[in-house]
Amino acid sequence: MSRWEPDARGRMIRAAMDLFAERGFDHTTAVDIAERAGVTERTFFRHFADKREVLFDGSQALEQAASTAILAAPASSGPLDAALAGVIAAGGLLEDRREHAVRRNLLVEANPGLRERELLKLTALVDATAEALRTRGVDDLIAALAAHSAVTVFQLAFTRWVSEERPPALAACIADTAALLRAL
Amino acid sequence: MSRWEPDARGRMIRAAMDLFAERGFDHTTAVDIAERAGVTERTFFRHFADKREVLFDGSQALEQAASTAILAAPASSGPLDAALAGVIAAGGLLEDRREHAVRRNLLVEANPGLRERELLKLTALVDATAEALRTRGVDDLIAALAAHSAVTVFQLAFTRWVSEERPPALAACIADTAALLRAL
DNA sequence: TCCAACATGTCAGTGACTGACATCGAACGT
DNA sequence: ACGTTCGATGTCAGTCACTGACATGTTGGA
Repeated sequence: MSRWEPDARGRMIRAAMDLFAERGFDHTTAVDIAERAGVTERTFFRHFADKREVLFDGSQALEQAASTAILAAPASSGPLDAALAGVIAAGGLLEDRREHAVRRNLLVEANPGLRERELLKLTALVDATAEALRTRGVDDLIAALAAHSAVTVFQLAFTRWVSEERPPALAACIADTAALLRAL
Repeated sequence: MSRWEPDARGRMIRAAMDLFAERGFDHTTAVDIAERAGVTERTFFRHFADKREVLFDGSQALEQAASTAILAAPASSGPLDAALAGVIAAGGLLEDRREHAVRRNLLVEANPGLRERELLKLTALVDATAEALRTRGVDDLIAALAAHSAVTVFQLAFTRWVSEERPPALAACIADTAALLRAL
């Protein structure tokens, strides 16, 4: 318990996922996670605001990817197209890690508290998307509507992507779902 | 402390809203709420699953209203129209209690945890809406998309309704927002 | 070599929430 | 009137998430 192990954070995340899978989220204490990761409970809470956060480490990156993609979208794109480009870019970060996404999704779906936290993260993605649209000069309300729509598409496409046995690429799922939305 | 006071639940809700307004959610303990309501902490947690729930008592009624309205919508209505009829009906429950809605909204917006819980309630509204649409024979994915869209409209319209000084009726706000959505 | 920043450990404390058990008043049948 | 049963509540002890304050050890320069 002394040298600076370089990946304490990563170890905690893995320890948490393993323990949640073994005993379930509720029957895993923060101390359990910390111990398996070789750190103290206090250290755990220095890295993660609360026990749930350990499962949502990459969410910030999704927002970042969406934001930059939206700002980089051609000026000719309308709000919805730009927003969709954003969530497609976000999806790109998951594209080659489906196994991990599936496992993680099982854990989240199994616990109401984790689902609640996931909604918060999706809302953060909505906010980042809307903010990027506004930067492009889109009206506030339109930006909010487009952002919500795009993230909804992302959400439904993601659910299909992790549920089917041999699904198409996430980007394709998003495109399919987006097409349905436009037909509403 | 003995007779069966008929409205212990209502007293706790009011006590909680008052205390949250006075000291803020974080600086109000469950014991504080219980004491002001004249009950025990244990009784508080028998009525509400957790401290946050005390602010979301009517949410079930919204889902119920939306569901019945959707099932009662004319058969000629498309999925989106039916879903919108649902959230308009849900909004009808709030129409004549704007003051209360505004106060409550201030409390919720002031606390991340409460916002998180609100997202869960909105998702419950989405689920109820989608379920009602499916009962009408709407395809699963279409139902989900329409439900998400309608609740998004509800959400944005509600925000405007509680933010403006002398806003139109909530139903009108919803109609306005819905028009913008269709124009996307 | 000394210092400063940083990641961590230690410890004590608050408060949310739960399970088990006791009580008490009201409704009900006799 | 009386005993019973049931539902709402009180009591108590306990677990666990999370926090603040302080001490320690390690690292990378000035």
